[in-house]
Amino acid sequence: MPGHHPTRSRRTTERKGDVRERAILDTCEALLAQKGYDAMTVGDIAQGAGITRGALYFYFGSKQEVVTALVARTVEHLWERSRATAQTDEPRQAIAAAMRRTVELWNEHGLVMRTAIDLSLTVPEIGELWSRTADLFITAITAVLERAGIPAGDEPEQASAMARALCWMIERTFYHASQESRENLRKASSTCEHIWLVSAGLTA
Amino acid sequence: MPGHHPTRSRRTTERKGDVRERAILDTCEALLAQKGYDAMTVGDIAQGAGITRGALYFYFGSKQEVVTALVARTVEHLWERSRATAQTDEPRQAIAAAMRRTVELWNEHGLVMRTAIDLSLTVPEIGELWSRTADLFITAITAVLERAGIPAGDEPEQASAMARALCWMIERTFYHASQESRENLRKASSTCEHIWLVSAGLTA
DNA sequence: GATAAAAATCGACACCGTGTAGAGTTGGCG
DNA sequence: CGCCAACTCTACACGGTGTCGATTTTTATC
Repeated sequence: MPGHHPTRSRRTTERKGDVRERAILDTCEALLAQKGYDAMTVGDIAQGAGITRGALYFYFGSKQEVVTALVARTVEHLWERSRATAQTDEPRQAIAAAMRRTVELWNEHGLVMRTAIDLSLTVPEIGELWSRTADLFITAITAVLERAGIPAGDEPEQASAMARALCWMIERTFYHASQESRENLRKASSTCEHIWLVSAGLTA
Repeated sequence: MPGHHPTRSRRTTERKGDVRERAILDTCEALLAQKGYDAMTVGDIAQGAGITRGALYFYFGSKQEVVTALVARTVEHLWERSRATAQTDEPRQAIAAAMRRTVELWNEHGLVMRTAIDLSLTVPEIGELWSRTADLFITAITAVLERAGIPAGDEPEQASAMARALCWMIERTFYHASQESRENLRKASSTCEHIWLVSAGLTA
């Protein structure tokens, strides 16, 4: 496995391989949308990227590695976006902003996010990636809950545990809604927002 | 594909095939626990059931059909249990009872339920089965919410939509917790119950 | 308990997808 | 020019799936 180890620092000119790698990932994403993970073969990806199977295996060690890289690329984007979001002190605003951002995320990357969730069990690498992403969300939700007056702590009725449950609610609800339509996604978002507000004691 | 069509009505003596079929399903469940869906081969199942691959294909047309049958068997059990549960009028009691039952379900059948969820996307048959099961839960939750005073309807802050979100919250939370420990399952259940209560406006 | 139909079993085979090996090509740089 | 690394390809071995036809066992019926 030569091609790996993305020592892609300190290089101005883009290697041919970098282009190929991106093409592979893009094709993989497209095929994922068309046929789904199982039906998509390595040959399909290679063909879509304009190379042979053999060449693909120069870049990635396996089909799983390809999709792991795709998930990593997307998840990285999520993290950036998360960091870049302005933090509000007022819980109501914070919740509204978070839900707005989440809708955007799922609109843009719903497919890859769903794939990541589906493969979390099978591919440990992806599971790790996704669990880290979830933790980010859970931490953020916890902070909002605490600011709204929910006691901190891990016990069932305290902020951390509630945040975890709310995170899974949002994940699953968006997972399903994003398969249907943008309109459903919007509605689902409203519902989640409402439950989050109520859970934070901001019912008025 | 001769062996199918379970015209198993009106028959006293149990066919040999019925025993085999059960053995196959049992083995499948055991292997699912040991190695997971992907790693489990048709050969493994056959061997575990004491027959050859060829014989197994007499009973089931594919690996997917085997696990679909397993899911169907389990889900049927869930439905029975659902029907058998006494209905309470008092929302608080109803919620507590429902969560207690859900913990039992996941303790007993967590593995197959997780498998069903994982394969819902890939295997349409299983997706259908699980979606019907979820609908059962959603309907039940909706009823409780309405009895607690939440307005009926499909809009984001009305009972039906909230029930759907709460169902996904419970599903996902239990999905994760049931992989860890019974203790976690219990705690997760408490958290979900609390959020359900608050969402129903039963916060006092 | 003989018999014929149905049920069940088996071994061999064809197919397809994965991943590996090794040989060959290209391009930049001393 | 000649080297080295990046890149690409064809060919192959392996393993799992699902199919087929021949064969044996079970079951129902007389």
